[in-house]
Parts: sequence; structure tokens; C-alpha cells
Amino acid sequence: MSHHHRNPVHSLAGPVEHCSLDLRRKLIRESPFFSNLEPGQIDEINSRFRDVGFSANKTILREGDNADSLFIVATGLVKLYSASGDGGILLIDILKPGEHFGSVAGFGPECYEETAVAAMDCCLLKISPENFHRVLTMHPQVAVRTVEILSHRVRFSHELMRRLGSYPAENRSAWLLLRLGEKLGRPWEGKNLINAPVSREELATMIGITTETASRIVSRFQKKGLIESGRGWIAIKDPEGLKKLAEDLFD
Amino acid sequence: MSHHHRNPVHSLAGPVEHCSLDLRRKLIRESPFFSNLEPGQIDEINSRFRDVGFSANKTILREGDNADSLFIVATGLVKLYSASGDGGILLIDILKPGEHFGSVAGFGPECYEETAVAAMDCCLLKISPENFHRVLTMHPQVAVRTVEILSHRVRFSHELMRRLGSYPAENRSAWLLLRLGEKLGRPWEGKNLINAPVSREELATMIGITTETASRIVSRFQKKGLIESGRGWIAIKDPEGLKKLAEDLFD
DNA sequence: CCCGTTAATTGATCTGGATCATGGTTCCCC
DNA sequence: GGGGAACCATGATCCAGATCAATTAACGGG
Repeated sequence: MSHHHRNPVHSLAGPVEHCSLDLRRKLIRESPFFSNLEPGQIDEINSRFRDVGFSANKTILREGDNADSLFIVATGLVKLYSASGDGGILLIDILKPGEHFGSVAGFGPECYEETAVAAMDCCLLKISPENFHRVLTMHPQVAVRTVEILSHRVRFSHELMRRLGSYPAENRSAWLLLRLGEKLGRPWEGKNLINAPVSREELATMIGITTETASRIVSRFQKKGLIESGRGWIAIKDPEGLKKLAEDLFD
Repeated sequence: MSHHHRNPVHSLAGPVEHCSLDLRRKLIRESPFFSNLEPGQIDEINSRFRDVGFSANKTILREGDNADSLFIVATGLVKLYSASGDGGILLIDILKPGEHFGSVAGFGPECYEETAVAAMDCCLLKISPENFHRVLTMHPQVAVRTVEILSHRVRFSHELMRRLGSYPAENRSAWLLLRLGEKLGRPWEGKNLINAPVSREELATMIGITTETASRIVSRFQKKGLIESGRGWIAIKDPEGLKKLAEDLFD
């Protein structure tokens, strides 16, 4: 029986980041939206953002609120939720630095379609739809990148829909863990730690299963030596093994 | 017992449209991508498109093919498929005039992620990624519109994922029929005919159920007087009734 | 360090929808 | 307008995963 670890994720949560001017520039330069721009352009864009800090578990925006901003994660992690019909809440995605959420459209009386919560202390860059519009029109390359980023999201959604519709729970679980590992992984004791607080329940909602089923599957994976896990954290030990479980059924 | 109709959808399929210059301009002007542009801009954009015709059931592009074009549906309907792991094929969406498919990103060696088939004779506008890039950079408003269009797609995908994950088959079916009715509906004998050829099997793959279940549900809906249907077609008689079945479980 | 709270595990049972099987219909093409 | 292929309907059975029900383990505040 493996000795039990304390939650290794939490240790990474720090104080609310202060976004210095230099840090902001660096973040903007490295964000997928603004890669390959001239320093002058970066400064112009930077001037249109405001930075805001949120401490862990604070709600950043709520489904149904009047949509008045686009956010880019600078530091920390943000969880995106959508209220499901049965009163429950679905975790749609966990966003890391460089990813965006909120309203990207700029006209008319729209409201947010998801709820965003700071998964740990974090710093966000915030821009009004009007200003984002101006950025898009003044810097065409940003528009092109934005289009690319969004089309990748669409493709990713199609992939998930395909799995939700036709693969069994274990396959979807293995797939999800691999995805989270790729996106949020951090080396830790020779494993790949999914460096975000994710409960069994959240895991479950991401792939349309129940908490109990998620728990059973996580236990099973652990017993097979594929992962290691505790309350609120999971680390991947054998990605190849998971890949075999996650792979398309007839490839 | 209602007397049986011949398939009322097929009657709309016409010969392959010829895209005259005027027709093309009109299509581009009315496409969501290019609304509110100056005539000069329309002409410039128009010059970057080629038009191509496909007759019913021809494959336009195949999943895995080298991605070399973005298409906009001009006339007719296009079905977008994705191969599922179990050897089957999922219908992702049915596209009507104004909607796009193919590669929207422009760099690198990418390939198409879906298969597109002409659901009836149709005319398409085709543009290379390089030219689309140029359009985006030369006409910033187009970029803004494109971003909006894509974010709506993302939102729609989230909605579907939510349903796939947590709603029963009947609810998803009612929801799908309403969606198709809104998007592809045409008044017909006082009902709203879903004006596209959709088999029970395709219906089923769109919402992650089996053909048999789809058939049973369609029969049940018909028995309740909510819809009328035959081989390859469905018309909505009582949208309100469907809405009640499709609505979020606790609203 | 202990205690209360909340998350996770595990077992037992139940069921929606898949799967398997068969017969009836519609349509298309010759 | 007849033959054949695909599509559709419906019954019977089965099972993955939901649901119901306790128990146990981890965390965090005082």
C-alpha cells in the first residue's frame, strides 16, 4: 500500500500576483493572441488592458451577467463552469495563462454564457469589447491569431462531443486525464502532476459521468498503476497505459 | 390515421446552381462574414473567391485531406461529418448558405478535421488560406465578424456538450429537432418542415444515441402529435410541445 | 491536535438505452 | 410498375453506468 501524500497541488498557490508593467508586457507578448508583434504594438495593446487580481475561489463573472469584458489569464488558473439543467454545475474547462474567457463579441446586449471562478489566486488582463474591437482592427495579425485560436476551440469541442456521444466512461476518463496532464501538468516525483485542484465530482462533470463512477474509475486506474491520486489531485504515472485506454476504439 | 406523404424535402433539390457574378456578389454581401461592407470591398473580396459546384452526395472534402481551402456555402446544403472511433460516422452539423467549413487557419501542414458532403446540389465559394488571411488583414471588420461567428460556434458546442453529458435521449431529441427546425425549417402545410434529408441514423449520431432509439423516439413524438415524419424527413407540428420536452430539467 | 465538514470510496440495486433480431415500408432505378 | 436495396419500426434481452445508501479518509479551522 502506497503511503499517502498530502495534496501536492495546493503548495503552488501563491499570493495574488501583482502585475507590474514589465510582467504585463511579458504576458501579452507571450500570449497566443499577440505572438510575433512589434514592441510598439505590444505597448499599444498593453495600454488597452486593465489588470485585476482575484484570490482563490472568487467568482470572476457569472453566467447571465451583462457581458462587458474579455479576460486573458495572466497568472493562476481559472475554472469555467456552465450551469446544467438538473441544478448541477458542469466544469467546461480549466484555463491557464494565455487563455481567454468572457465576451469576445462586441455588439448588442449579450450576456456571459459561463461562470468563471479563480481556481487559485490569479491575475487577469481585462479589456472592454470596444477596445478589443479596436485592437482587432488596428492589428490584423491579432485578428488572424484570434480566428485560429477560436477554430482550435471548435475542433476541440467536436472531439469531446464525439467522445461524449459514443465512447464508454473509462475511455473518456483516460482521455480527460491525458488532456489535463498535457495542459496543466508539472513534473513531480517522476510523475506528471495535474497542477490544478480537481475534485472527482468536477472530473465527472467534464465528461458526463457521475461522481461515483469517476471515483471508481480513478481507483481502478490507481490500482493498475496508471495514476496516483488523493483528495483533489491526480498525477499521471503511466501515460502510455492511459493512451491505450483512451485511444479510438478501432484505430 | 394520417395518409402518408411522399418525401417533401427532395422536391426542393434543384440542378447545380450556376454562380453568376451578380449572384456571387449578392451571396458574399449577405454572408454573415461580409455584412456591412462597402461595394468596393465586396468586389475585392469577391475576386479572391472561386466558385465550385457539387451535385448531391458528392464528397467535397475528406477528413485527413491536406487542408487547402476555406469554403462558404452559397446555395444548397452541406453535411459535416466526423469519423467516430467505432467505425461509424457522426453527423456534426448541416450547413446552410452563409455558413463556412474547411480550414480557417492558414499556416503549417494541417489537415481537415471533418468530411463535408453535398446534401443536395450546391454551389460553394472557395478561398485559399493565404487569400483569406489577406482578406482578414485588409478588412478588419471581416476579422471581427469571423471572431464573432466562431465564438457563437464555441457556445453552441458547449450547449450540446452539456446536453450530451447530462440529459436523457428524449430531451436531446426534442432539442435537436427544434434546432434543425429553426435553422432549416420551411413552412409546409402549416407545419415547419426540416428542409434537409436527414435519416433516423443521422439524427441519432448527432446526439449520441442509436438508430433504434431515434426511431422509437420519432415514433413516440409522432404518436403524440408533435411532429410528422417519413423516410428521410421530419416536419414539426407542435414546437411548443417539443420545447416542453427539450427544456432544461429544472427551469 | 482534535473535531467538524466535506470529499472520496465502496457496495447493492435499478434502469435507460444499447444490442440483437425480424418484419414492414419507401423509394429508386431499370 | 416491379424488384431490390436501403431505411424504418418494433419486440426481446442485456448491461454500463446511474442511483441509493453507508462508511471511511482527508483537510482546515480553532
